[in-house]
Amino acid sequence: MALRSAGLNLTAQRIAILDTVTHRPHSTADDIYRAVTERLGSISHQAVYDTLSTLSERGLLRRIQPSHSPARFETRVGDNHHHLICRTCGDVRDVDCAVHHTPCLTASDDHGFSIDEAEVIYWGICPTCTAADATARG
Amino acid sequence: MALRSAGLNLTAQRIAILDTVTHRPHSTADDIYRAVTERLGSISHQAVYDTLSTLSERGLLRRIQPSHSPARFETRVGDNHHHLICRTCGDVRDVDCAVHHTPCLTASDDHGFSIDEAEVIYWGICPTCTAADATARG
DNA sequence: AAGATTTTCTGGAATAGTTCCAGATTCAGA
DNA sequence: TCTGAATCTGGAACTATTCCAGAAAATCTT
Repeated sequence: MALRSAGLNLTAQRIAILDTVTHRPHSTADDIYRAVTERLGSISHQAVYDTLSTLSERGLLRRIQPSHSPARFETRVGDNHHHLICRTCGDVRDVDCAVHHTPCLTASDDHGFSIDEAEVIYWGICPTCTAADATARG
Repeated sequence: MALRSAGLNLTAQRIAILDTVTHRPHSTADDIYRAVTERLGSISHQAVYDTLSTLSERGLLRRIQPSHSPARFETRVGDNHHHLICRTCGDVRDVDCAVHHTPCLTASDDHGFSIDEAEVIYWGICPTCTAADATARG
């Protein structure tokens, strides 16, 4: 199991958190807190935050931090995918790299930086919200 | 003047803020507050935040919100440039689009969204911090 | 099973950045 | 000069997150 190979002890909390994020990608810490509480009976906020940090550090989770949103987590790590977020409902979708093979890690001018990540977020309005808006306007 | 053509009254505060951001791109609200205070004698935090919001809404400023950083503002709007940020010192540089002509607005799969912005941030370590780190390690 | 270590717990305080309030005042433009 | 826009003061509120510190519990090792 992933936790084991990352050198982490197996605890009910870690398993539940990892599993929750696997089934509900792009969850916030609070989403996770609620899901795990339901599943285990209870968990502390600190345990959730601690675990999310640990799992992110060890590379089992990827943390994404969209503007005006709490951090979100996903288990799809190691590839170069990006995100598409609805400005209205906040829905997050995965998007594969537009130009393929980690192209986004290549800036046109790197200013001498050693770049380790390209964070790409597409912002727009999802079809559902577009439809709802059209309906509301009559 | 830009303020005028955006239909905004000319006030000393707005002029000073716009001017400050022009000369110091990627300023935070607090940077701006301090610079304008020095320039005008005083300004309120609220006026700074109000003005930054107004100018951003009217398209005179672009707001960027890097993770773990307060919002930053710049007057370079309307083009499709991105940002390169040093993880160590927080230095922000402009980067032209890697693939040219607003390519970044094109996701490989738009999921039916109407995309209006592609936010691209390259993360890395700047040459100065790399050098400093090498020196510190001896 | 015991011991050592890791993890989680409670619960409260603190933080940063920003927004909101509400009423008074000042200012720009017509 | 008038009107509405903009700004002011000053304090409270907010969200997401981190930090604290010691106690308790669970996990892994032997």
